[in-house]
Amino acid sequence: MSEPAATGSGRREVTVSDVAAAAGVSKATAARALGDYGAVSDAVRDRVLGAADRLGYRPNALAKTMSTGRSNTLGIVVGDIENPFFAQATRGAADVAAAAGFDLILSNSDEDLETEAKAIGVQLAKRVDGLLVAAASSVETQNLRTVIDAGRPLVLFDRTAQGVEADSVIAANRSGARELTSLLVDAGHRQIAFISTTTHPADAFARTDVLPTSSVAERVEGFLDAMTAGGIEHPERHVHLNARREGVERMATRLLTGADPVTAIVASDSLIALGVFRAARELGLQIPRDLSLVAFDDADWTGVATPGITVMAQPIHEIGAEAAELLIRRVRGDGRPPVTRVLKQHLIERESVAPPSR
Amino acid sequence: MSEPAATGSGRREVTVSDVAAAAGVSKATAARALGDYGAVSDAVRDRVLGAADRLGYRPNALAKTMSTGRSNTLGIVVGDIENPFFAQATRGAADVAAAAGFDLILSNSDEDLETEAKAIGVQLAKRVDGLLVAAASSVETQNLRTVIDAGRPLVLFDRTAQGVEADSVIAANRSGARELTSLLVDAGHRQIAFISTTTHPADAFARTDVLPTSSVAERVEGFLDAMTAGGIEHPERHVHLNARREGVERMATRLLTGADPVTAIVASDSLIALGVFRAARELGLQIPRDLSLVAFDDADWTGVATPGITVMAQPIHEIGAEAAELLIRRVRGDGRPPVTRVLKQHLIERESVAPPSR
DNA sequence: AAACGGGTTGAGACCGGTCTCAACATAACC
DNA sequence: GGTTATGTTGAGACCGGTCTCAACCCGTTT
Repeated sequence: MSEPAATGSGRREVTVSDVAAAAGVSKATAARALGDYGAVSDAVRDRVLGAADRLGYRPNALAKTMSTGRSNTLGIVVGDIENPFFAQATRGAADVAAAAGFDLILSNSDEDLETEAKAIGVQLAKRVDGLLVAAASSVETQNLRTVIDAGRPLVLFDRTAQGVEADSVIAANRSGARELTSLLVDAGHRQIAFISTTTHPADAFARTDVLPTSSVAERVEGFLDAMTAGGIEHPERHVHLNARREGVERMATRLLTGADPVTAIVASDSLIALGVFRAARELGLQIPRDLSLVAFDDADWTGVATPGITVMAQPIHEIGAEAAELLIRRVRGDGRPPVTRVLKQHLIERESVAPPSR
Repeated sequence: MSEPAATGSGRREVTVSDVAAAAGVSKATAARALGDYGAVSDAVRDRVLGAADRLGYRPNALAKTMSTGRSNTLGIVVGDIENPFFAQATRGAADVAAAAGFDLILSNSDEDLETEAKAIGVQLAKRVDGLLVAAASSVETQNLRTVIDAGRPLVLFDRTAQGVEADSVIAANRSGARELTSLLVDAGHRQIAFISTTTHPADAFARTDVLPTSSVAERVEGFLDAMTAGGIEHPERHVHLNARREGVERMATRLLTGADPVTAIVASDSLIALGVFRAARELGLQIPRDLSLVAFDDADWTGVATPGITVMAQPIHEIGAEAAELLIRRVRGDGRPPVTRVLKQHLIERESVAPPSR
């Protein structure tokens, strides 16, 4: 009497109706038993669940979303998942999401506004319940407005955005940069370069310029703070952007071999620091004797390189986790005004800072 | 006459019907214009598109999937997105997917069968068109069968699975391990440990044991090949598994300080190598004088650590990309028998190998 | 003038769930 | 015994798209 197990391939999916028919009940009742809602007698429930099992029923989450309007899915848009910073933040968010019963859809923006727009469009089309975004630009915020206009909760992480009514979770970048730079200034350096891959239309950086990435903008502020406090004039000229265009190693080489070479570098992230480190080695320069180097993010290599690199560690995992928590709260209906959470960074001193040799 | 732009929040989504009404055409016609299929006169199309724009229409991808049966979405299940290997493979897959118009849904399995089952269940419920999986186990394959039974194309990457009818993309791990180990044997080492975090029920490893992760199993084979070729007897006793349970650093410390300390270590991945590197430093051992170390994967740090670590680099990006390509081909209806693509690894010799000092 | 053909359009079923509402059975109460 | 409460079930609308099919318009052909 028992039927053969579901076999073959390519055949139609088993639906609630199929299960209902097999169990000899109505579709509504079968749905109640399968979806675990409403009232169903124990006998019927067993019968339905048995039939479902026998037929190999798998619920269709999309159909469910269609009728309930909730997908139990969050979207996350990062610059590049290959970047350890984003990988860690994503993991932090994924864990919180999973614990709360949410799935995660991931997209890369490549830090490009158009790609970001496409990614956000896809996420909205998939009716995510809310969106986590490391905004490609803190200034051009139309992509973010799209999310808000669509009525979807939005939480920004790592970067804020001007005039966008959304929660954000960021690190205390300005004070972090200040502290990091002070280390160099206090060691006696005057020729200190700040390097970032953030794009900037002008060749030179001016104090009033607005940078597209708020986290970098804040680090630049902190850098300038410390430089100014150290009595260094016109510190803006030591800010070097667009490092991706020129190539980090090339830029570092240029700064280290020019007419007025730098004796210390603040790297805006660990990938940049890696480029600088390689360039220095290539040039035969010894850290910290010939060059002092500090950076953001406690990447793997910074601890095992020789010498160890002094870094400002960020609570990356927490940034992602906290952002996901805020988002889930919004999804669940929290209507309080937007908040900005600022997480502390902490200094890990290693051996990459010394007084300048010239 | 012009209406106010779509405003407010929380209101119903704009649907095809709304657009149709605003444009004064039927739902069917509006859908044709919006979905760019079927025949629509230019005049009507303009009218519909104009109305859609005015109302802020955003298509509902779920509804589309419901009626077409296609989601244009691939699922990917990795061990842990924070692991650079998986991050890179994911990126490779994401790029290929995006280029072909597919989105990606990501899940972490934590290398755990139950978590993997849940992840795959979610992906299937979301009706992904196909699934990319780095199987948590190459032996217990019920989770993978679930995918096949559901009639969804499946492509495995990094690891194969016994008796599962699916394409796979892996690296030539056995020959890679052989080459890596030979370096040590040829340098004169006899006490060489192979370390992996792969789980294994027994305390000791026996040649006939089947390991849960095929990539590691193959590396062990290659290791044994080279050890045997080098005339080392009972090389199995040098295979150390379950490193996660004990802790990599702890295990390395134990192996380096025991009664019969090892003089060389083959690390099954870069994370393990990092643990070994740290343990060695902690013990005051110098690489390569006191310990020779080789590993899989050309992680960032292996190039900048002192000394540089000799590694077997894998084409990680390509593994992900190739897997996605195969999957998309399957999704599009390719019915050829399953293939296994084996990608070459290549050796990067640095300074972490020297003859044993004892 | 009738028949034919292509281009356009609309009505309505369908995908697979949820959910409202009414119908009915049975038990509890007065 | 009648009324009310409670539990269980089924019919059918609904979510927002796609798609089939029939109807219609208008120009051509015979």
